[in-house]
Amino acid sequence: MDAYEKLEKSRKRITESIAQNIHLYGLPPSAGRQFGMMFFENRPLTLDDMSAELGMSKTSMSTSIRSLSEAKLVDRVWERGVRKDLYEVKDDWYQIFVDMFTVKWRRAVSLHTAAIRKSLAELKELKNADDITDELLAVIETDIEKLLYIREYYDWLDRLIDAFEDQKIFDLVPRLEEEA
Amino acid sequence: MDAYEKLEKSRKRITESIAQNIHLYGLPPSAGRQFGMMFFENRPLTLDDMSAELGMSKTSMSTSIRSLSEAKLVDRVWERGVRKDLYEVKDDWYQIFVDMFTVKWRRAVSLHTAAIRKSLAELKELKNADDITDELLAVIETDIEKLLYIREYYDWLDRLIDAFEDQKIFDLVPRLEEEA
DNA sequence: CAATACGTACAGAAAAAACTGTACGTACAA
DNA sequence: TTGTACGTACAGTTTTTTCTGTACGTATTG
Repeated sequence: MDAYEKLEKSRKRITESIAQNIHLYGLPPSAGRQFGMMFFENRPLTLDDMSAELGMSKTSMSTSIRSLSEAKLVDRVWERGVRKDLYEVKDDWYQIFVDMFTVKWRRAVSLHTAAIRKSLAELKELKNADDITDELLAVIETDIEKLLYIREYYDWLDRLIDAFEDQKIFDLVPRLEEEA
Repeated sequence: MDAYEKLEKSRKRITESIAQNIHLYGLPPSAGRQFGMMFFENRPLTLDDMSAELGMSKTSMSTSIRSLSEAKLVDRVWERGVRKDLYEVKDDWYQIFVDMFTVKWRRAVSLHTAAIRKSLAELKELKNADDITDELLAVIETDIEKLLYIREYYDWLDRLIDAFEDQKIFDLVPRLEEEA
């Protein structure tokens, strides 16, 4: 194995590790390979570059680069005289984590909160209907309690997301590691 | 639509909302429905209960309840005289979030860190080999820099996980919401 | 001890997700 | 204006994941 192959092997290990864990960002392994490959390239790449490098169709590259963009793991960059779209990985991995966390959970909180609001309104109305047995009323009130609890939880989660978004998380857990 | 149907509709909305978002916990929608259904039941359920309630096979219930257990969303409980396994949802959603976060990310950090350690060792050895061109040496050193950076990032992530695990996150983002 | 009830391993079926090739719309170039 | 280069929508294919039914091992009951 020559030096170049050894370098490739070293890179491949990291890339595969990313590929196997990128599901935490809601992305498939191939997007992880794409990201990993781009991470080691020291220049912006076109879709054709990626296609050649990974041996996958340009269509796939287009689809997954969009996923990577939406998850804020890569940026589109411009170079004068180049017509093709160019992409490069973001270099601040701390911020990548924060953005991913924010994007994914904010969306979930928003959906859940809307569902809770609707159901809570329905239950409160139902509680005052006049064809309700005592037994059913008890169930309705239990459900309302449950929804109030999870609404409180989602409020906490929303504030947690705020703490990431406005960088307060770095007060609790500073970026700089202790010097040994 | 009678009162009972309205109640069901209200529950269904919440359950579906959970089902559509539980991929954030690495679980399929059906596990979310299972969790949602269990959340509204006010008693521990057997696999047969769940199977009947969701109209799915007992085998599926067995598989997904294990996933829910491993993700620490449900607990197995015991009742004297009952031979079947009984499960109920955990009632502390804050802790559920913290546990999920901890379990999933700790695993990822561990895998990444191991990969980085190996590749870094290889590259450092390669750097000292004597059949290396200057050009290749520069690439190797760039790669080493990159790996040192992401190692630092994973150290931060590990400390972030610690902050969740030992509840320090609740100092930064308190559980109690402000009274309006 | 035999009989029954239970959970789950495993193989195959069904469903969902990822990937590819073609075709098309848009923008820039000549 | 026509021609060319590019990204992506879309339909079909392949791969992966999820779900089911059967069969088996274990534990409890009679």
